[in-house]
Amino acid sequence: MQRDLDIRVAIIEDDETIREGYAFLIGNTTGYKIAGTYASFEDAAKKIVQDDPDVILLDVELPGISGIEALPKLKKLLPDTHIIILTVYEQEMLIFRSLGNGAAGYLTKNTQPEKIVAAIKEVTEGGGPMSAHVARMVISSFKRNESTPLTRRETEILEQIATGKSRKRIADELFIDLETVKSHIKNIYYKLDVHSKADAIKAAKDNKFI
Amino acid sequence: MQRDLDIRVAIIEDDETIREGYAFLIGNTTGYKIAGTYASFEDAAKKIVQDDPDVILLDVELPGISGIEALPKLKKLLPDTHIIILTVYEQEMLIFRSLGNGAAGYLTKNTQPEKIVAAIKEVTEGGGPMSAHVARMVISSFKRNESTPLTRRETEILEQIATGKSRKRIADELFIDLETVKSHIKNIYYKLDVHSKADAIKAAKDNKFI
DNA sequence: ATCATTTCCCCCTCTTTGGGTTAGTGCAGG
DNA sequence: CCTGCACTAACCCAAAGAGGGGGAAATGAT
Repeated sequence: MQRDLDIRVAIIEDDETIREGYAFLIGNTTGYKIAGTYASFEDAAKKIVQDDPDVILLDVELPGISGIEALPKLKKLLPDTHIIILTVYEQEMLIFRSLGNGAAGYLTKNTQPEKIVAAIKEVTEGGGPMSAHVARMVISSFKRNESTPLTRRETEILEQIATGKSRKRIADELFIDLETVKSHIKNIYYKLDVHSKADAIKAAKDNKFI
Repeated sequence: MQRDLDIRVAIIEDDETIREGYAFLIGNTTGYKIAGTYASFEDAAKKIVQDDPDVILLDVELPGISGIEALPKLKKLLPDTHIIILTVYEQEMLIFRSLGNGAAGYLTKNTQPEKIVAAIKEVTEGGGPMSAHVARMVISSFKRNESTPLTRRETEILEQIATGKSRKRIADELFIDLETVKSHIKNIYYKLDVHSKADAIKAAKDNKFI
């Protein structure tokens, strides 16, 4: 058996039963090897660099430094290691913050064992494993609201405003007069029932018009 | 066999060989039924409402109206139908536009047949199937650049600026003086080597500082 | 032919922006 | 201990922009 080619997996999880359960599962699968298991980030910080894992399974609700806070620190210690979040929570905020902080995947703990093992392989091959429901939430975050009250031009102009451009600059880039841009903005404000740039951007983003 | 409980699948794909291949594959899988196959959106538009599919497999590069343009139109015709994009392309722009236009999943054509069948089931259960590489790109789009030249406060203020708020309003909300906000902005502009709000926002977004 | 959209024009006030420069405080690393 | 860095705040200035009031013509789809 080529132990050198095994995928080295580390687990950071405070619940001993779960931690040992995953370790047993992964350690007994051909092609995988447990590089280390830790009950907290503080615990992991001391040894994880020497243990040199290829993939880390990270719980978000850790005692002390949380998994999300630990993410950028782990990435700094091990820049080439892929980190998969493994948690019971499916909250949008948690998911997006995790992915924003450098997670390569996001699985819920009810994921079947064989899928977890597959996910570990997937990240090493450049994939981004996600539980079905998580994937749907991530996709939904891209979705525009198809029933916008704004016309195409209005939407276009509001998008430009959201990039911080001045009305004059928008006018120049769209090859229309400044007065036209002002007219559109007046209509946008009226439709969204707002009276400022910031409120219009917020209203539009909340409703996914832009 | 309970034909009524089968998942009804429609395929919109101009290449006849591929279209019939998928139709054969899906039609011969227990629990699935082909509701209709079409060579173009124009073709589909006439009959797809009567055919009433639960899931549509949609090719992006169709003759005439492209798959991406077809997406919102299909959603309008069949609001409760899940649409999975099936294409050879893995371009970021194509992926994000597809998801933004209402796709529930994005698979590449080299996906194994059994995974395509599984993806069809997944969308009906609220999932968001994606090919591994696509998922990674989607996740990467959330990722912040950890090596930002900006300090925490500067990043925070730049984020506020990106929402369209005025300096005065930012100052009030952060409980600091307007002059302090101005100082931070001057430092942000210097660090990013820009001389305007719009350029700062663009530079920061391009580099994923915000 | 009509309606929504897009375009353009005038008026007005007040706020905001960008730039230059200096400087106090507090905190962490060498 | 001392040097940087981050955060805070202050003063100066001219120019540009934002927001709101009114109206009106051209374009375009269906």
